[in-house]
Amino acid sequence: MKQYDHPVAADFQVLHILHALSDPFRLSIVRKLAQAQPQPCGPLQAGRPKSSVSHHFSVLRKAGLVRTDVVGVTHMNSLRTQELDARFPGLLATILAALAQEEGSAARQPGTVDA
Amino acid sequence: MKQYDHPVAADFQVLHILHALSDPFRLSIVRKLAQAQPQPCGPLQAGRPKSSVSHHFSVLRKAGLVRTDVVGVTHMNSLRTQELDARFPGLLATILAALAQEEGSAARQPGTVDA
DNA sequence: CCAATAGTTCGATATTAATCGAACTATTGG
DNA sequence: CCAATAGTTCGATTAATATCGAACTATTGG
Repeated sequence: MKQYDHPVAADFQVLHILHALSDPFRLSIVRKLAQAQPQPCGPLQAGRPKSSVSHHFSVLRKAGLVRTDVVGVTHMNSLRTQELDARFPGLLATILAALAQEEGSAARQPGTVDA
Repeated sequence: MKQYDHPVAADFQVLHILHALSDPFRLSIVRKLAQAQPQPCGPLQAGRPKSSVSHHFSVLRKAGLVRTDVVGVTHMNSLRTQELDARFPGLLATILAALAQEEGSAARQPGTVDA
């Protein structure tokens, strides 16, 4: 039952968090986790090879954004919402809100038809 | 009187903003601008060659974080606070608050003496 | 114990981004 | 108009990241 090392909240760094979120794939993982939690890596891999997915999860874990719990044969990922919010109030929520805002305005563009 | 191209607020993208802020030097520029505005590039270059500074300012401009106004022989930089906040409410403020929080807790570490 | 599943680690390659010097541009002061 | 100032642009180098396949590890079901 080997588990992962996760940094404690006191060691979170804004720069690491921003860097972790500066990659489109990692940002999409965080967005999806915000909608359904926890989730194994599988449904989040979006066609990428497992080694790539694993790398990105590792970056997210080291930044303190994601906690991974080994449960049986799958690794369950969740956002470290409470700890993140205690350390940097509103940071994650505001970024997620900005993403939602962006998505909303993109969908409203004329010329972008859905189905 | 050649001025710069700046993206309009509707074109700001969260990913670009996060990417722009994921570099330590650029983050330090933003932090300093938040404290004193506007400022020319000079006092912000922190020993780096001008070409490097120029590159980083260009990234910040393209992400919509910074506006550069050519006034005489200097380029005055400021944060696009209002536009940013209209597009992504609270985003910049929350990130700046997180940085202040981090700085505060670092200063309070035992073992970190100031002068 | 074996096969299957889920993910990690390793090593190599490719892509992206930062760094720096040198030459260039625009503006002002004299 | 000339010299000085403040930045930009260009091109080359280097450093940092992402990507991917292959081999490896841990856990469960049969």
